[in-house]
Amino acid sequence: MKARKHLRSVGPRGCEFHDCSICKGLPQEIRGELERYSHLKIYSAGDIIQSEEEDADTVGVVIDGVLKLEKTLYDGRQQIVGLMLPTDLFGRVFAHTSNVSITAATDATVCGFSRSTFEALMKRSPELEHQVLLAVLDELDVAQDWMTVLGCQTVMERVAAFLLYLRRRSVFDGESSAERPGMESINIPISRKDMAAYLGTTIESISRSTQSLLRTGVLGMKGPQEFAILDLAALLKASGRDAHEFTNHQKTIGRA
Amino acid sequence: MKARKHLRSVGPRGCEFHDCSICKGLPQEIRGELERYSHLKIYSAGDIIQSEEEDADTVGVVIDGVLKLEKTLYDGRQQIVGLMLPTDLFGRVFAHTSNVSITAATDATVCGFSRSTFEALMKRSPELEHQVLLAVLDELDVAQDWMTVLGCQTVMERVAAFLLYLRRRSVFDGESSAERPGMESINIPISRKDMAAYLGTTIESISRSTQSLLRTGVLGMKGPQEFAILDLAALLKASGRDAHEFTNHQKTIGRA
DNA sequence: CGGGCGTTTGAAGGATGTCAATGATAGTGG
DNA sequence: CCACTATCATTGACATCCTTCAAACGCCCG
Repeated sequence: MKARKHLRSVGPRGCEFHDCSICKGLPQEIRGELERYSHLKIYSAGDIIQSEEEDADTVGVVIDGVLKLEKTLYDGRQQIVGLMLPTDLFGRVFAHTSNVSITAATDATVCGFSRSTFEALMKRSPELEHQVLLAVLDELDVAQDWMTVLGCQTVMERVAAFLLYLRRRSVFDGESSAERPGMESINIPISRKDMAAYLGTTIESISRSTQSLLRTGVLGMKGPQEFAILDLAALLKASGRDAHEFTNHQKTIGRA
Repeated sequence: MKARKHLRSVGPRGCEFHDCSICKGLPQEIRGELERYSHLKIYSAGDIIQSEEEDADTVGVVIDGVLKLEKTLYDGRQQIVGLMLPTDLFGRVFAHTSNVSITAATDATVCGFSRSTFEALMKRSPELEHQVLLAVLDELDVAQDWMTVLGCQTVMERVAAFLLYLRRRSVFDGESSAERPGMESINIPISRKDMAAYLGTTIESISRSTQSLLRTGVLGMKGPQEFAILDLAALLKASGRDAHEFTNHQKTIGRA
């Protein structure tokens, strides 16, 4: 796996994420404490950060790369119940078991805390707990949105919705791929297998959908992991959603 | 719709839920404030408590009955993304729009607050905000679990999982239907249509699944809304889940 | 008794999963 | 530098589950 385009340089003094995400707006004192207790960790694609059923003892913020939250049925079927992109908070506070595994879907850099330390900090700082609440609320919104995708949309619609979700996240997270209209591109940071597990379908069905979007001129292909959006309106229509659903929402945590 | 079995008598002085759910363990002072600002509301099945896209200005706790959280696609397809049972906290704090509609799935009694009042209370009481965080974390767990059901389980499995979910909730919420083994019964508090919307399928498919479970002696039928569990082990197996998944979990909010 | 609603049952068609084969790409070791 | 292999993406043929459409059934209530 090649080096990630947007990998930020990481200084020796620890991680510098404390200017973003949950730390925005916290009193300087707490930010300092967070910094003191944080551990910068670098994972390779496939690394297991936390396995299902195992004690959930890690909390963290994604700095770079993608983590997948996955549930596995006893017979091996797997469903990805969440993707953690840069700035997302992961880990299950206030519970010993989370029932989801956390795995690096790509090479990833995270700023981690031990859960007990983080919880102690939250206890001391209601402001921090507030930020965590906002983050969890955002995650819940995304989960409910995805339940709708899984529950009542076709595979084609799911693929389109997924691409638009990636687009929205990359735009707002500042990976601005805002080139001239018609040549906007979407980078798919995860494998087809993970995509299938997230979309509740198979790699074959995904392939058929994407190829259909290519044939109809909605998308262009720059590589298996990168598509060009040739016809955004058509992609929106293919997603079966209202257009503004993919443009309005912003994470509450970013503006609260 | 006939009167609900477990409808609690509601005194004229307001709602008495303040001994349960999010209020457990709060300082007396805050509980008093909650009581002061709460409004007891009684809804009939079908009443809309909050429509999609509308400003989310209500927060509350379900006292009795069932609320459904629903998302609607522009072409009319609907997905229920959550069922709120007694003790559940509903409403979207810290956001003006929630993008889900909240409807009474049955006749229901709730203890409601205006969102702004509730948020002000949370600001004054970190303990309250902590309880809300625990409630939202629970909701997220349920949502992620349901994503797995929708994403990679058959209709039969979904039906079985749903019945087991209802069973778990009614046991732990104290509606003890713990009669002698083999005659335990499950009350389905919502219509087949809502069940289909929650399970991401159709009423016809649900009917076929339930009828199949009846024919194979796993379930008995006491009425369209009430089944008897004749073979719990078989039902667990039909759900495609591990047995302990439906017996272990308890809401964190209950014990935190 | 009759109409309306919710549920069940049946038949047919479609979307998607499964299985298998081919093609593309990258990394490895000779 | 190049074959070799492993992995991933694509494509095709087929099977299956599920939805859709339609009709019958039961039940409550007027």
